[in-house]
Amino acid sequence: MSILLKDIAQVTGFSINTVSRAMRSDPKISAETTRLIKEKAHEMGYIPNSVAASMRSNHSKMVGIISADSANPFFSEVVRGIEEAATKADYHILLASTEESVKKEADLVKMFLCRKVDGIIAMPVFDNSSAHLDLYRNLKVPFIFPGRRLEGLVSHSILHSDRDGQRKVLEHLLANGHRKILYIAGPKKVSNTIDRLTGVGEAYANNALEVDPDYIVEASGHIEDGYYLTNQALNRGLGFTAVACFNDMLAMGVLKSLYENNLSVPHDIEVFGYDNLYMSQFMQPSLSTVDVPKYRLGYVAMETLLSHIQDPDLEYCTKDFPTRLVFRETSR
Amino acid sequence: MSILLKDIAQVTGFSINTVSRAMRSDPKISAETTRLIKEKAHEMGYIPNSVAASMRSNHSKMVGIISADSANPFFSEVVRGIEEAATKADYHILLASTEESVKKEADLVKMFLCRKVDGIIAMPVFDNSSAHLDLYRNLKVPFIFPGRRLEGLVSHSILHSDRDGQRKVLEHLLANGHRKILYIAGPKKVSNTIDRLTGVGEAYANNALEVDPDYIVEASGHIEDGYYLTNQALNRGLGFTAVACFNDMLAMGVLKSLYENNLSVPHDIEVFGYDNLYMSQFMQPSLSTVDVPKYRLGYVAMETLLSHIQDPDLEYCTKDFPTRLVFRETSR
DNA sequence: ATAGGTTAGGTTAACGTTAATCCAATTTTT
DNA sequence: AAAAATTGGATTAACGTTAACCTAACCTAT
Repeated sequence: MSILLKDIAQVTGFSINTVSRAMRSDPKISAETTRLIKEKAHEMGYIPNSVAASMRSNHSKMVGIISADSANPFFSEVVRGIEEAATKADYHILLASTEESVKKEADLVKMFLCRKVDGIIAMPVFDNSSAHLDLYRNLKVPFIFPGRRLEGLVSHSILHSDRDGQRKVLEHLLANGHRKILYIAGPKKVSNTIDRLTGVGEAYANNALEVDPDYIVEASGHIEDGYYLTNQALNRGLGFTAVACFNDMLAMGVLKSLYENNLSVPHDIEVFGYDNLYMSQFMQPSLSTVDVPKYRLGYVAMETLLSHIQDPDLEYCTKDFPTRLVFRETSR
Repeated sequence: MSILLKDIAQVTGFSINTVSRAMRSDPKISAETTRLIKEKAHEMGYIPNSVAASMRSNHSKMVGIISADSANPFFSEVVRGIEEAATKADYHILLASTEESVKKEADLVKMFLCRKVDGIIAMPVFDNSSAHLDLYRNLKVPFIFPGRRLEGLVSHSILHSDRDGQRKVLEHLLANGHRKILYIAGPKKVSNTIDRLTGVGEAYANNALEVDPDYIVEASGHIEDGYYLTNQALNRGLGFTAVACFNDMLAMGVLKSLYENNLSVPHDIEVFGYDNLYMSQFMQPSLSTVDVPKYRLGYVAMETLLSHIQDPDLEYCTKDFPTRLVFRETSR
């Protein structure tokens, strides 16, 4: 029914193999022949069958992407970077989100393997069970973790100094005299939560202070959590004078709650997010936050992955991007 | 190197074909044999090769998704619906965004065809050139357009009464006495822009009023446009008392600009978005908007697509979901 | 002039799975 | 009890492409 290499071979008089090579611009085929074949192929409306190609050649030019949370624009930005680097190298992307479910993550890895991807880029759930780690340890294709890490596989990560970034936020707040700082942490099943929490601890320690567990609350990382947890903290009468959040989405919810409770930001309460989403500058008031090079993270992740696909013996080596505090209207 | 059906056949003593069928739970194979084979397969760490399966069976259990704008959570919601319906039917998704580029859209369709997807769900750019329409007209796999339409192919669309929704917004504003309403339209290359603009016209006509082109401005649909275009309108001294936007992201930018210009919402100026993004209720002030059943749109799109994959002779038939005005703090 | 290399292409055999056929044994129907 | 249907499985070929190997003609260096 549809046009095959065979048909082009018949029409042009070349062998099916020559046609195949011409279509792939193999230098073994003369420029003139290649031009002629490609022209005819186009004319006949040939659509290459990548499935058959993958089957024979044992590579698919596809990379599986395991994103974490489709509701957070953070990941869209990372994926944009991944996609751009992929397109540039003539690779394509198989994209899906785990919504932070370990099971879904495992299913996705398996699915990608079935589909014969050439590599995997994942933002994995921070689950250090051996079952989960084995999922990656046993992987026969290259893999990279942008923005996240997994115990024992850090060399596969491209990070962004989470600990540092969060420490700087808390140090700023402590330097501004705050002593009652509400910290809305992310879910424990995300490595960034752990690392940022460590940063929080460091900041207190550097100021010879102790962390008061009452002021650390855990969230799933979605916008509504910021809202409800702030309301809750207010109702508990915590009396905080600053809020630092695990991410910008949470901070957006926090701002909403504070406004509704007639608290002025940053006058009564300073607020910090984390991620520097594009939209954060348009929040009301515009959000102070920690910049994370999202797009670059994705771009470099894909570049790195591609280099490992090209040379399977290449050593893995953790990369770490610096963070930067962004001061806007929610801080003083 | 890796385990194949052949290996399982050897170990269990069954033919390779029997193993293949057992793995697919073919009823021709006895329950006991199936159980035995599957158990052995699992034990041996068998990973099915979907590429080989697709090649032979001529279907991939994969559907290509062409999303439009990765920066807008609207599409993430639609895709979530698509994905959930797909997972339920044991289908997988190949996802990519056009960022509203016709060329990228065409490339994606071709890529999906090469990869032998069983169907395509696209949010196409509204380009009515015959080249673009032919892209779909010549398609040999089923395709559905959720939330958008293309000239001559409306039967493939699952819509949400754009015209109606936008008319209701403008009628509400006109009923509230507004006569100078700034309308921030979307890009012309999106069918929703056209349809919502029609709705705007209808509302004015129903009130025996004329549309003043000075009050209609065009945007790309991103958050910053709302901000800059509002500033610009203010600087032009337009003197509007309400703003209706093509989408919620624009409205977010609008709110920011109005706040910075010391205009009180909704007291001085009423604002309406469109889409009812999840985050819109957390904007400051919370955004009045038009609800669009995003998740459902995606879910139904996939269900519909699957029914067309199952029965290629099934007639296409436009679906249309009703819209609903959502009144929050930016309206009176 | 001849060995060796290069150029441009042809031949053949996979890649791992599933569809199409076929078959023997058992069960059911008449 | 014979015919027909069903069950459970085996055999064989094919899906469309690319890799590996081969070859004939021409070129180059010694």
